[in-house]
Amino acid sequence: MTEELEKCSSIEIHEDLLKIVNETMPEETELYDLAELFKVFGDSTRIRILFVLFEAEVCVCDLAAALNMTQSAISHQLKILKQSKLVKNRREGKSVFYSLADDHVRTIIDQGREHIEE
Amino acid sequence: MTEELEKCSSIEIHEDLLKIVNETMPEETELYDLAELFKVFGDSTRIRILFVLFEAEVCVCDLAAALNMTQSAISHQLKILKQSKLVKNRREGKSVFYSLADDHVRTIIDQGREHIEE
DNA sequence: TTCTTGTATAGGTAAATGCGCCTATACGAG
DNA sequence: CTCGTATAGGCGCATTTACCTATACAAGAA
Repeated sequence: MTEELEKCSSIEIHEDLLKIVNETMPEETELYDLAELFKVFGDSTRIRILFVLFEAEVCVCDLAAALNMTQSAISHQLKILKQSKLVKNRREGKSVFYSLADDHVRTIIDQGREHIEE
Repeated sequence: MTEELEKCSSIEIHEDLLKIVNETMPEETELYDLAELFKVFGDSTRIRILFVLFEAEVCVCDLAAALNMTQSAISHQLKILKQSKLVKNRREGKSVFYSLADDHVRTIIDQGREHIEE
């Protein structure tokens, strides 16, 4: 009676797995948000920006100079970093200064560095 | 005499920043590898796969069933996860079983979850 | 006000990416 | 050997993304 469908894997393991997965898997929205967050770390330009912000609070044009890129490109990436709440900013006269929003950023990048060093 | 070039930022801050950045910024290859690693986390399918592997060592077809996706799609993502050394595999008869390669994966994902929960 | 500087944004383009379809390979059963 | 199943990989399509140029906006100076 259960012989016509099962191909890969035993039935019990299969059902147990599905049960556990359904219990522990986060909501669809959280998975999506998680992926979106890590996507932000998945660009070397943004990582370079974060490394600069590890050291100091800096304005957009200094970031552009430090990374030798156009102001437009930097501004674009800062917008993405801010949307993910990884950085915050503050206006001072004509300039806008950016800094790290919290310390999760350091931890995540440090863990990443540990991993790639095997 | 210094009026024709300087626009944004004071000269001293600018030069100090460049010096610090050059000292602390990782090598180009490490930045690239870091970005590549986080790109792997930047897809909800791969994150779902990792969440399943948090619970058990499973074969490809069970992963496909658990996530309700084609075997081809799962296999493709497993290849990417393996290239980044986030998962390892083992053959048992016709099936190939995948499991987590190490515990950096959990830490990184946990930190990500903490961050998005503000 | 007008001019200048710092920053943000819009539009376009080239490159990267996820996935399904299809096929090739590996393994076990008979 | 042949046949069925499990997995991997090539290919194409649709979507996304990072960057550039050009322009708009914001804030201080004249």
